[in-house]
Amino acid sequence: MMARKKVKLAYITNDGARKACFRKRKKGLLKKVSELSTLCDVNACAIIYGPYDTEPEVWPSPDGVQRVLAQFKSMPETEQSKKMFDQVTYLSQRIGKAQEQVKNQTKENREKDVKHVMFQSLSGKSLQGLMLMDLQDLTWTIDQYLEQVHSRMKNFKEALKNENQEQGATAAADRPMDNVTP
Amino acid sequence: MMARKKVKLAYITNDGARKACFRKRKKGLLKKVSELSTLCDVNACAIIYGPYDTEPEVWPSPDGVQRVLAQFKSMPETEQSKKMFDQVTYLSQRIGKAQEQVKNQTKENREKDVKHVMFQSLSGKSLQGLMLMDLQDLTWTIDQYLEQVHSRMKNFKEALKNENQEQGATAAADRPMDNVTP
DNA sequence: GGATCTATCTATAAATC
DNA sequence: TGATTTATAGATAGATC
Repeated sequence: MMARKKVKLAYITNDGARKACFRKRKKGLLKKVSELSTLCDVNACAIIYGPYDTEPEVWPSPDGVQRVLAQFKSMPETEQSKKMFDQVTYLSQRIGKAQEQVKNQTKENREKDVKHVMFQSLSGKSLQGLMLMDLQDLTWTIDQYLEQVHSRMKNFKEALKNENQEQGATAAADRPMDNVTP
Repeated sequence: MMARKKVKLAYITNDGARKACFRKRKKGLLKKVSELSTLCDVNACAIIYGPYDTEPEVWPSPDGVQRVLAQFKSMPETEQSKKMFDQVTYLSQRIGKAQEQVKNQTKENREKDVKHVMFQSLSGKSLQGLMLMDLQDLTWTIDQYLEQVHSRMKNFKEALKNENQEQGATAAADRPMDNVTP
């Protein structure tokens, strides 16, 4: 990362030189983040708070950072239900519980992670940071997942239908089922 | 930021190339952060949770993130349901809802995290945070979940088969299904 | 799909303004 | 000091294994 001379990677004792270096590299870093974001479609933003500036340097812009936040609020909603049957309530509750656990775990982990990061940064004299996040991927994954589920449901339904036809019964899938003990 | 050819700064559509690019640049970015920190005595840390890697890239220490992954993998299993029967459509809807919840929760968590980080940075003298959604973890969770669903379907199928064999075609008629209001 | 290898492009240390 | 210039170290796109 030098020119004219190969600089050894160590604290720059000269105040002026250090500050100059910081300015240049901060700029370079922000550029890199911006490039990564563009090239790989990673929704990112960065904040660099150095000991030399009075206010933090951000990318893409103060507003851009807000825009990142805004994106979170505008995510697609899923549709809704039609008919349902008794036994299923139990299952749905199960599912709900499982998801709840996942939810809580995720939240907890995230909180811990952030605290860790915060602690690290606050324990030093200065600090600098960068924040990246990706929404698109989450959305995509969920969509993929839903597709899979629907596909499986469909297959299952077909299979059931065939099965019942073979046995001469009215389609079980269309009919009631046994009670379930939760 | 190229070699061999001057790449235009735009989204890389080729999946492989984009991934490769991400890997390289992520590495470069982390190195830059590390250098800035050393040269200018800036207390910095970085976490990159990218959609392409199985584990997050961190600097300076991998401990923080590894802990998160460890926690994720030791997530509690949901209990096995016994017998259950369902109306396939209903189940699929419930799943959709559950997923929606997860989505919303995630969104909310993210929002909170980001706000927290932002607030800290804007109000304090120091602050720094970097955060990227980890797709792998979400995928893992979803896979676990899908497995459960699949297993339940299988059980249901088995149960139905037995039922039809034992009771014949008319059996289902005496076990009406209750409608349920979601 | 990742690791390695260049040829090139980019970032930047030092000089200069 | 900060901006500009310049020569060189470093990053990396594309190729290859």
